[in-house]
Amino acid sequence: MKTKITPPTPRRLGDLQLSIMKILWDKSSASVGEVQNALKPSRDLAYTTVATMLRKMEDKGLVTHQTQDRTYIYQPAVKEESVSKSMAGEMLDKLFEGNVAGMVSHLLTARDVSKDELEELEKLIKARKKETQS
Amino acid sequence: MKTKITPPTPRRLGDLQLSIMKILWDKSSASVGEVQNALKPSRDLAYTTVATMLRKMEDKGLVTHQTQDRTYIYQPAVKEESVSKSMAGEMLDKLFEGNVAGMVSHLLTARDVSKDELEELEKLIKARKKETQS
DNA sequence: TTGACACTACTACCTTGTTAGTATTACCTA
DNA sequence: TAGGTAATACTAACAAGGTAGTAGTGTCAA
Repeated sequence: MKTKITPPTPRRLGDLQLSIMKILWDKSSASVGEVQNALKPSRDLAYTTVATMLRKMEDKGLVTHQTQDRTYIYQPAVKEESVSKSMAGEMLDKLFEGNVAGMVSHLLTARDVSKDELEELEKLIKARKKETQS
Repeated sequence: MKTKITPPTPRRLGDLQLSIMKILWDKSSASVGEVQNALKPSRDLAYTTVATMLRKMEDKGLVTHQTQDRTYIYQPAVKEESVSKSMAGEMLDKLFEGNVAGMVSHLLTARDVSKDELEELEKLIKARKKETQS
């Protein structure tokens, strides 16, 4: 029986939820109106829609809020890293059976990757190899 | 009458749908019962559940079927590559703003990547760099 | 012929993510 | 003090994914 206490694994987020989290990570904290504005113009949502979403996200433990002049100021409650890692890792497992090289291979052929990025990648891998030596 | 001509964008698939697609890609074609068995034991679903799912997936253009002795034999209607690419690409954009190096960096720190894999990655990148030269 | 069996069709229901309208509350201003 | 405004609370509704039961239909063996 899993009692579901704020699961350590920040379960899957929807698109809107992720967009909202990004705004909060970026600004550190924001009111409903600020989030609503930050979502424009790619998403032009009703104020109440954003408020509802934030309340639901708070229920799930993704964000918390403080009151300031009876206005809710929301803050992220999970770290960006942990969300990115868990979502990217899930994708990696589901789509490529955990094979990092396979995934990168796909991305490299599907995307235009700049030379700079390629060099950065090389550096990353070299660094990683060195660590693995030990 | 939904004419829904196979959408070019193999929109997002759920977990079960992806598992089923993997089975079909692997076997080329399979009956409901075969899919059901292939899903075990990680997913022990009722026969009708699998049948329903396959029907829904056919509505969406993900699979097609042929009849053989009044048994439906399902086949994938979208290529694995196209699904992987679109899902991985979506993730890359949503989570890392399209920054491949950033994504790989995350994966490298979050995962144990074998030495062999690292070497493979290096090779991939070298090859890619050469192509970009031209 | 009849019953067991396999398979598809239809329907239903739950959950989660989105979207938003209506109601309520509290504060501020004329 | 009445009215407007801004904010939150509640409720509703839809879509999609997932799950499965029941009904209908056809085949085959005894």
